[in-house]
Amino acid sequence: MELLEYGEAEKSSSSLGFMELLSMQDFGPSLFDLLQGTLIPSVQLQVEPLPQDHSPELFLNPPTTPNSSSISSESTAGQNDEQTKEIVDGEEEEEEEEEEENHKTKKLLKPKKTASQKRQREPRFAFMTKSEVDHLEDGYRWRKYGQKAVKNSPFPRSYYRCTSASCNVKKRVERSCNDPSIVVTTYEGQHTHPTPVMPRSPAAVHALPPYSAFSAPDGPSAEMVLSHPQQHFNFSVLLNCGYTHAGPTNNTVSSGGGGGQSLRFCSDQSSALLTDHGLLQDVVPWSATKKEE
DNA sequence: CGATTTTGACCGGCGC
DNA sequence: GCGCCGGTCAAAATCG
Repeated sequence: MELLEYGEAEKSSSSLGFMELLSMQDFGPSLFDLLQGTLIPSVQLQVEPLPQDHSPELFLNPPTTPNSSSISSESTAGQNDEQTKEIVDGEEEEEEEEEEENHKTKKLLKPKKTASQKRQREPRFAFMTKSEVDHLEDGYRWRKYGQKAVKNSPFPRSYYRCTSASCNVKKRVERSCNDPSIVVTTYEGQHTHPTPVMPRSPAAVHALPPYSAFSAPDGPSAEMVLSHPQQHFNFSVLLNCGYTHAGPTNNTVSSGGGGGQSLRFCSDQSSALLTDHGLLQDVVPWSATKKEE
């Protein structure tokens, strides 16, 4: 269960991914133990309101050790907070159908997208992993729908979409230009379904996206900071969410004022937050079925 | 043969 | 208004 050693895990098998790590009841000690015990000496998970064009290296913390990796969370929802419109899961599905129609009609090219209906930004969660493979297995099935060269980076960025019918989770995978061994994976959206496929072998699980543990807080943006100073573990997440969660979840809200509300939590609160928000609901099965690592 | 990947074209947002 | 760039589409190619 190497959080960082995707590459290693890739070869050696027997690894738990983010999902599994995060699928634990919460960000309790176990996770931190895992992290500090065998994995990341220092994990930085941070999301900031970024300009649309943010290169991954912005988050990159050059590993201080071969095994270290950084986790970053990002979001660009802030760029269009006023468009936080009301795309919740249900509506997304409708929109999907609608889009399908558009697709069928070929290139009508989404006339439905008016200024007021600008594409809703899903909460995004990026993390960096050291891996030799670009596309890390995370338990879900993805279909690649695009690849683009990225400015300021010699490495292309790949775009994947969850193959599940009503699930429009996307992810982007790119390599850091600073450190080609680091893969930056950005998840966008939340899976609306349980993990479709259990890895046939432990080796199949290299990275289980942590984003699911940070489902949309109640607000355009949220920041979570989990820290265990005494363990030299610093885990911070900042989520920017372009939509409001279906459920009322403002028990931990503390508007951050300024450009976009930001929620900041400390480690103890974070687990509560995660729990309260049912953030791990979709990974529970993992937890339940979690085998030894 | 269905699912997935590749790849060039297209669109929209944004900065100048 | 124009060009750049990120993101997406969809036909063709490839794979299992």
